Amino acid sequence: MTKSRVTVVDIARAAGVSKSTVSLVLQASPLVNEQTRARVNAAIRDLGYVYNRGAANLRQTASSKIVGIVVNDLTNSFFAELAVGMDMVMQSAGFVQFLANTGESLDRQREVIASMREHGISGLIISPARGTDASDFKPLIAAGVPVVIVVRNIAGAKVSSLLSDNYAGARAATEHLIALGHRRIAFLGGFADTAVSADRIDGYRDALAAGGLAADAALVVNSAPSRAGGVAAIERAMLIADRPTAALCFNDAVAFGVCDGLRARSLEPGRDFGVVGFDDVIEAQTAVPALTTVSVDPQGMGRRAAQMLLKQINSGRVEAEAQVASVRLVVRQSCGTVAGPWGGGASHDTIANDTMGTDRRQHDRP
Amino acid sequence: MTKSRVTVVDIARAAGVSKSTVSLVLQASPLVNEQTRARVNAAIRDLGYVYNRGAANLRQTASSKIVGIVVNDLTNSFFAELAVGMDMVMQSAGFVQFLANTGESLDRQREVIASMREHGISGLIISPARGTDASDFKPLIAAGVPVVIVVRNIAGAKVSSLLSDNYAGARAATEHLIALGHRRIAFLGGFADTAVSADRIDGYRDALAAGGLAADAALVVNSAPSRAGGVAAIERAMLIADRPTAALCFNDAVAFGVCDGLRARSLEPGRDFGVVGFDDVIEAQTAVPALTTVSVDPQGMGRRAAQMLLKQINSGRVEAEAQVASVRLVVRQSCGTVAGPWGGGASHDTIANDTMGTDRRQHDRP
DNA sequence: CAGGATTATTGGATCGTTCCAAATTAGTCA
DNA sequence: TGACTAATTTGGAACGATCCAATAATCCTG
Repeated sequence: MTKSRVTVVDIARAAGVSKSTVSLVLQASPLVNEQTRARVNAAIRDLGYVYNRGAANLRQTASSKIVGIVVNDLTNSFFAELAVGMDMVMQSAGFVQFLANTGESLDRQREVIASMREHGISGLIISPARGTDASDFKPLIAAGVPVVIVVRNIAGAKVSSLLSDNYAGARAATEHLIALGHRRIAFLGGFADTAVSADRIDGYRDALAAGGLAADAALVVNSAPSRAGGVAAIERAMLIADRPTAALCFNDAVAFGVCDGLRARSLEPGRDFGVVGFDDVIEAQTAVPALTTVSVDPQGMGRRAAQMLLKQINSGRVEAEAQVASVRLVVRQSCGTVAGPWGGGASHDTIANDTMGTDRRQHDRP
Repeated sequence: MTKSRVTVVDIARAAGVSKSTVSLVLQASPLVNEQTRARVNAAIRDLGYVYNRGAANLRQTASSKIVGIVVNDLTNSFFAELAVGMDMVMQSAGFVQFLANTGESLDRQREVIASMREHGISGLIISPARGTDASDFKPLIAAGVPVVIVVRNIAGAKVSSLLSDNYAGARAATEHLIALGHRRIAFLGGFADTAVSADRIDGYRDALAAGGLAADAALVVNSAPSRAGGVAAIERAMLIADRPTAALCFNDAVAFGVCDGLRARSLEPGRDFGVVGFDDVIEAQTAVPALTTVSVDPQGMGRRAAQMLLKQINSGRVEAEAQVASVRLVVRQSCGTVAGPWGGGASHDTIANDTMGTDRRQHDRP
């Protein structure tokens, strides 16, 4: 039971130097003599000293080595992987991260951001909850705290952002389904009022138009962006008179739900119905049938967002920068085929795994 | 661009009081006059003051309102949900959490714990990486930082722990499979050198013995505790001469992988082969077939671990307490049936959903 | 060996908050 | 009014590390 903590002064006393010298050793300054350094380090070990960053951060020149990360739903693999990607680069950079889950609650989001600020974060990465307003970031900006918005765009926010190319991905996926011969293609899941959903639906609609197919509003079915939402969405979609034969899903979670719902109706995804996801979550590769999906590489996106933030923190300048991560369609076994003018007609998809990109609009990263 | 941050002194000046009074207002002390309080609060709002916890924490009486959470694999839904559960109660308690992923690396674990200590965490919840030694917690204990170990036990560690009743869960699941008429039951996935795995295998073996079945070492197949590992495990299991007709899987991720692997061989899980998982991850309910599994309620476990930690932090006493969370078998559609002396013989499981528990050894929580 | 240049070391003062003892003001009662 | 509470308010001295300016020790070099 050590009562009071060990401080630089204790170390100084033990090593027979001044606290200033100890401080220099702590910062690995080249100014200090090797023998002195050794003596100090020995004392540090012996006394079990732990550096107190809180004290160091008091001097306003210092940066806290803490960043905040705010996501809406950590139980969604997409965000979990995003967080893991960020964790990787943050850890290697010697930063430690506050992570908070908002569950789409604006109140929680406000609270955690306030709390993080009190703890002196030197940067924030956030996937904003639905309904977040650009003005919510004003105080952060005013305080000079760099912010990177990921995944969901907030119009008018004067901060950096890293979004995936939702339009291109949805368009490529839809074009792929059309090329396979599908004519009735649904868009399942997601909420229409989010920018992400809007972009994906735009891509989907434009692909239909380009393929000479009419857009049927009934084929766009909203639902929660979760597995359960997918089950619900496919159920409603199958009630339509002229049933779809394939669907582009809002995300992989929805796609898995759609597969579940299809099986519940004794339809085999990939054979009887084409299913394409969005995100390329880890399970997409191993699921049966392996999910054709638009690969967003959440972990890579997390890493990239972290790098963007670190760059701003280190440069000391808060310059908003908008990056769009390109996506690629990964063709696996779930897309289905329809016999027809173009269609191959084989009952199982034979296109090689993990082929082929589409799109490389900007900022391509190998 | 506010250059220097706003401090209590600025507030004091603006409100025409002393910094001490401002401090009292910040702590909602009843000592201060209502009008003064209002004036101070107005100044706080006007100047956009943010409380600096780092400074407050300097005084050694204060507690930092920060806890550390260390998990091995956030991409595993089990841990993601665990973290979400912890996040819930920590957020409500006004705490903010460092979250770090170790990916089973002992080095990373050491690093992040050290880093968290430097930032002054007032408690730590950890699901230790494989190979963690009890002595790794010595410094924390010496410093009086409460620690709660979750999920995986570390023999000899003098800290609190919250484990699930792996033995009872595995035993109940195995007994259920036996009752359905299965005679060749495999145990798939997980590494034999972990305590969790060992406990579950013990429960499995004892259930077999109690059911008069011989334990066949070949039926226990190790693999990574992941979806991919499950695919690999079932593949190896199907090579055994006298094939199993059902399997208890190390966790749900493995169970899903097993389902994938079965489908790849054109076997339908639940009908042609019984699959039981462990954890009861969210997807277990919605998957098709819905997964029969031992419900550990990861989110609930996270909440409970957080409560244990908070209790210790608030009481100021670091008293190790070992809790075992009871588990219950949730029977869904994946367990399969075998025609036989007991077996019902129906090709689809007909037992009601989400029934019934087994076991209530201790600390039962409704 | 004086004087200058290096190389090492070191007292404070400082960061933003809390807390204690002491001071100020207001209120009560004889 | 003066003494005596009770209610408010307030200077400083911490807390633990950093950093600047200044000092001390060492090494050259003519």
